Amino acid sequence: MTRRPTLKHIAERVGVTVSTVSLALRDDERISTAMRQRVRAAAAEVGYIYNRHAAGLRRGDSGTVALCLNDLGNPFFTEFIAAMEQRFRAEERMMLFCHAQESLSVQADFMRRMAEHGASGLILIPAAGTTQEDLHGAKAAHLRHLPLVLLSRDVPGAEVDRVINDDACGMALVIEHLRSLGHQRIGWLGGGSSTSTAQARERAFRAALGQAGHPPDEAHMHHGPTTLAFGHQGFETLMAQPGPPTAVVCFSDVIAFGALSACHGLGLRPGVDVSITGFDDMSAAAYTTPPLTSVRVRTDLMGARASELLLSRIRGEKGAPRREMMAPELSIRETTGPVRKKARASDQA
Amino acid sequence: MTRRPTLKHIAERVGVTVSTVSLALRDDERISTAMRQRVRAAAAEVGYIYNRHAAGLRRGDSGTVALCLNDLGNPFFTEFIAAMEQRFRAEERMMLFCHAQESLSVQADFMRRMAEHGASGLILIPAAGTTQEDLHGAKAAHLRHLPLVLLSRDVPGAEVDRVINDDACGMALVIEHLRSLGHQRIGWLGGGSSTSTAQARERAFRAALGQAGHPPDEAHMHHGPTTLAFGHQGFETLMAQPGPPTAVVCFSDVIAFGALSACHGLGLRPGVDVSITGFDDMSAAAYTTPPLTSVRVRTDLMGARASELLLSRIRGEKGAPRREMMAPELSIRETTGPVRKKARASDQA
DNA sequence: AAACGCAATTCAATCGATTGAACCAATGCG
DNA sequence: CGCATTGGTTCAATCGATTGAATTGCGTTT
Repeated sequence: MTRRPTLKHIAERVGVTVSTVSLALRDDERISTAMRQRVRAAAAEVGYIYNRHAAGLRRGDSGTVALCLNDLGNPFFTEFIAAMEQRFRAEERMMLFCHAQESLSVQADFMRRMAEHGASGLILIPAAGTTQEDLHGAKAAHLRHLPLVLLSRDVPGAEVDRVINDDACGMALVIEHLRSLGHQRIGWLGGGSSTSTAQARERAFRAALGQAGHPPDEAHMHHGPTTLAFGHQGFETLMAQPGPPTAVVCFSDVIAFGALSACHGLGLRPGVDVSITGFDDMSAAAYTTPPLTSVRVRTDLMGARASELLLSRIRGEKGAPRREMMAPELSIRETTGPVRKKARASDQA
Repeated sequence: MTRRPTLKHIAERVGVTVSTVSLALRDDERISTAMRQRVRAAAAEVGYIYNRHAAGLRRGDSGTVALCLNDLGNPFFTEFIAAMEQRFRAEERMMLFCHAQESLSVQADFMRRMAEHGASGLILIPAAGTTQEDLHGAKAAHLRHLPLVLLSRDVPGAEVDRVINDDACGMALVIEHLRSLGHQRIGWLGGGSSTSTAQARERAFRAALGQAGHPPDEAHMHHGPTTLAFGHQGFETLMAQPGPPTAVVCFSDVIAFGALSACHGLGLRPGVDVSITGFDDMSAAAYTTPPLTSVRVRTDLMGARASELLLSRIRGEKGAPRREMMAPELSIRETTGPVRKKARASDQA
């Protein structure tokens, strides 16, 4: 455990200068092949460890790309990662994550740190409550030097590139589907107002119902965190209302999973006695009992697009911030079905 | 977008030297309070960004801690993160992740990179197939300078600290439970041999069955990847056997979720017609239909312990590598029940 | 008034890799 | 043989922050 070896150690061993060693290790064609091999061998012998601080200081860029997200426990968000990683790996860039857990201060710390580090760019799924001040304000001066792309969630008024899902469109598909099945008393479950996603989906929900002439009953609107527990408890609460909804639209799949479990607990058959819809269509949605009708959000395409956008900015591309909306599709499975006029729960056995 | 400001810019603005600025920004008590404020103000004015490369070069340590894991899509692994993050945050250390996706080369790249970066320590959930060579071999010389703790999965023969679940114990609990319900034909689903976890659980499964005098029928052992899709398809395969098992032990919860969905698809009632068990007891296990009997792995305790262990090594604690086993518990829910002697599937409706 | 103590600030070396320019030798060409 | 070329290596400055030692200024003590 001596001090870690440096170029100098290699240089002494080989009998050349550090310049030669530096160039050799990076396969600069100015150095003869024979020398490159000798240097490599010596480097291996002494157990050389490249010092990124030194290199980064001299060169300025660390070549890494950062991703900040907020809910690693929700597989929906981790779905974004795969597509992006692949793309960045192809560019020899390492991707580093931060799990901010919806904490603005953790998020801010991370962004600052990445700037201090000379990261090449940053993809941000902003924490709930992120404002444009957080991105452009005086305390965010470091972001002026750091290409930034928002993913999945929007920050109103922010002047940055962003790739988001067209939630209004997705929600319209859901409502259209439910109405075609005859549903009129439609409940809402989940989503506070803290993320752009929650706001957009709820706004679209209200709009679509209003347009159809059956604005939602406020007693059937139940807000809460994106957790299985809330989905479960929230569904029970909704169904305990007098004149309960015949269909429940969940803000996200995670909530729908919780709702589904509660539904079975109440002895109701999803898709028969009550319809339930999710949103995100994460892979688990196809494996619930019964499989969940949900809105397919193209995390793969969105991740890929965000990567491209960031890379183009890193390459120095100028121009006004882009706002890309991805169109979702409806995955109709078995938790939705025609309205039943009859009573529930007690009509079997 | 000019060149980013440095201490020198601040120094010139305030009319002092960079030394003063450096000390002032770090609240060194050698600098007067008045000066500290002037420096801070100037730093804010010019939009100063701390240069970690420069600082790291001089100081040697970057203060970060790295975590490498392999399946972000499986919420089980993300459960480890919360406990650890909290602990490191308390020590003012930032934690950086890598998603290696079971790729040994990505994992190796990351570890090397973190070493090059002067990370203080590394927690590794080793990729399937990681050998002690990967940790101690010649190509891993950089790891000699980097405190390392293995989490969740073991690497046989490796001389490092590790915190793992007592899978043998957990599996024994499962078998004991199933046998007490009268099951004898017990099937196995999932887990190749590529991780220590898979090996340990399967070995314990075989041992426990053997001890009870009913060694497993090899036709009821079905191996495959830890995905919902495999769990689904694999369960169907198992049940299609002549004389199918009355209980299916799944390598992990994710597989059990898939199995559960297939089970319903076949018209079988989990916990009544067939028993199904998971392993990990991630939070979603309580919300399946019906709720899943599983082995509770204490990811919270394990994460916390791994953090402590790593921090103590970072502090310079010497001593032989520790091997800590965490005891699991059995969460009995509703997917397990007494054996049914009668036929299945067709005895309702 | 000289000497001393103390606080505040500055000096100057340092961390290790990078890179354009300079240098040197051997070869090619006229 | 002299001069230019080119391939291979070295020179030396540089990136920006850190820090132990040295210095400065100023009030206090004797």
